[in-house]
Amino acid sequence: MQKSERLNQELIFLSDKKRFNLRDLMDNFQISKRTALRDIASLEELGLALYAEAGRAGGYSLIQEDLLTKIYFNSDEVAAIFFALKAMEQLKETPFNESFQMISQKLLKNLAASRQQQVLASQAAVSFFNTPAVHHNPYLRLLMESILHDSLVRANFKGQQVLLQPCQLFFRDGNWLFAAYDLLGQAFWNYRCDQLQNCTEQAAVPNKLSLAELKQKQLEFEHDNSGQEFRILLNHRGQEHFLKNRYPNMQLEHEGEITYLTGSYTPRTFEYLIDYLLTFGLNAKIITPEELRRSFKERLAAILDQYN
Amino acid sequence: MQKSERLNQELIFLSDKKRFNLRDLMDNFQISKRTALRDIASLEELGLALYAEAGRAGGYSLIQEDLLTKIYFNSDEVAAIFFALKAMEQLKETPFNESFQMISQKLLKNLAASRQQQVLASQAAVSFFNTPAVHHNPYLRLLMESILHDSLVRANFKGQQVLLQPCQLFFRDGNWLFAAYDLLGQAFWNYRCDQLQNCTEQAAVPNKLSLAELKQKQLEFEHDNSGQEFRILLNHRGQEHFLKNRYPNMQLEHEGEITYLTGSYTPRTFEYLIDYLLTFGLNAKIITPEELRRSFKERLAAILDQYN
DNA sequence: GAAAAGGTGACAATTAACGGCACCTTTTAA
DNA sequence: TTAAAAGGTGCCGTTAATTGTCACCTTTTC
Repeated sequence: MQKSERLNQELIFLSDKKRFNLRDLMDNFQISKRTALRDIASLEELGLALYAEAGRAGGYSLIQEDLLTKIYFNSDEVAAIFFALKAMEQLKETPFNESFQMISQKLLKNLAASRQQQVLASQAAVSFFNTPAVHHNPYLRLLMESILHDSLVRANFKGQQVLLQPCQLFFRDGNWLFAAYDLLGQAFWNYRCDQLQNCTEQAAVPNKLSLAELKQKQLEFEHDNSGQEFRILLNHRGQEHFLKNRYPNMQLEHEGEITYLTGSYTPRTFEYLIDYLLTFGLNAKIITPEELRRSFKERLAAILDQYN
Repeated sequence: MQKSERLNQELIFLSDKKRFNLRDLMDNFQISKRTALRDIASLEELGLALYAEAGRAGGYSLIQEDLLTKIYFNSDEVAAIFFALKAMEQLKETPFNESFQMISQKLLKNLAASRQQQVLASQAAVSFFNTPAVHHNPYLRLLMESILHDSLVRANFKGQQVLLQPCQLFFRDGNWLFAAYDLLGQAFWNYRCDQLQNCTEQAAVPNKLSLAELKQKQLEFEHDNSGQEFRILLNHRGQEHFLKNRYPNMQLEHEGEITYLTGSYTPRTFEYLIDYLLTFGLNAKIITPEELRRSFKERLAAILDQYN
């Protein structure tokens, strides 16, 4: 077997192993120790990340379990990937901060020179003036891993000690948020990631919720009608505005030609709601409740008051 | 270069071409005709589908014009790609509408079963409540290609016939926009993609701008101070709001502890500016000009008036 | 029918690949 | 403390793959 083919076979051979040593290669491929070592060097040059340990209990381990197969992308798909990666780079802060540039580089290296030009050209042609996260979010990765491991995080949130069981991470309006149940405060809530401090992952505790219970809490939270219901009249542009700047726990309700925005608020979300309604300008009119109408009018008056 | 590496390079080199001949390989890789033929045989053995034509106008053609890439991604990078692809799917409408799902599928198929689980889990954990484009944008692809080909598009824009030379496509506030110079109206502007009708690509015309001229026009447009300058006082939350909802052609100016938002507007952008300022709520106060102050106050009064 | 493209076979020259060996470093178990 | 077991390096002769050249073939097109 020639070297190039053997290397491919070795990749497959190794892909399902976490650990191996020279003997494995020597026996499986009928090669000398010297060649096995040379092959390992070649594989590393191909990008395989290996960690070697010397000593009696030594051996090799795959640092990353890698994606090893060939993938066929047509030119449209290549363009699409680069488009996506560029969009992600604009976002600046994601759980995968460092990865996007590396991916772009690896992919770009594997393109023909002329196609590289195409990619760079289309990167220049399209751009995202999107909402980059303003605050620093050092815990995005930790939070995501906590969700995946179904573990807990202990942190300070607005000065309060919380023990959170997070279940979803999401991006909205330039902020990273996560939905979590607080085992200390016994409440489900959406937390802003940038308002966490001293965040650490923590092993499970006895009173941790099961996944089903957690989803149940989230459902209760999202369909919480214990708050005050509201009803807001939208014109056509108002509907459009809502669709472009959608908030959870609000729905459009159509009654013939007329459209209402409905939902409910709690004291905790009251201020947010007023800020949000301001962005509708003339395209929304609060119908009920009176409390919301009054506060909204007061807010408008306060803004006007700045100029008197 | 060794054969095995050369074959990989040749794959990359050929992936871009629909047709090629032996000369191309010989020249590009500095090999003899005999070796080029042997390489082609090797590539076919690797699975590349080629069709050969003898005779004076002969050559080779790729039967499947796919890009053959073999890339090693670590688990972080795989997760990052899926993250990016999911974000793009949320966006619903991009120049690459159909591609993202296909890419996800192809990649997913190439992962070990255990890793597929991980990917699906992290897809469930993270999500983008982002601003999907509301309007249908059938011309995104055409516009992007027009930019890349440096060609023109003829279309109807708000009932007006325009002949546009577009130079950049971008996404902002749930809308796809593109920057273009109108050869009929002789003006540079940002156009909303969803407001185009009967859009067709068109070959160049004599009075088309050079790329440099186009960039110049864009620069003039962006730094257009012919409009009315404004000056708006921002508190801390106002600054944050600006950074999260940034508009082009506006800057923050710091004077000691005090921060102003400055820029300029034209009659065409006046209404947009007022809508935008509304979103600042109490966190912004217009200093100058008086015209803007008055109109803003009138807008507030009009909203208040809905309730009387 | 000549030119230009792809294609084959043979052979000598080159060079990459290989195994073997001596010897080094690190770790660990006796 | 020492020996064994693991990875690691340098050197060298042998072997086998790779390459270029050359002569000659087939097909297509001008």
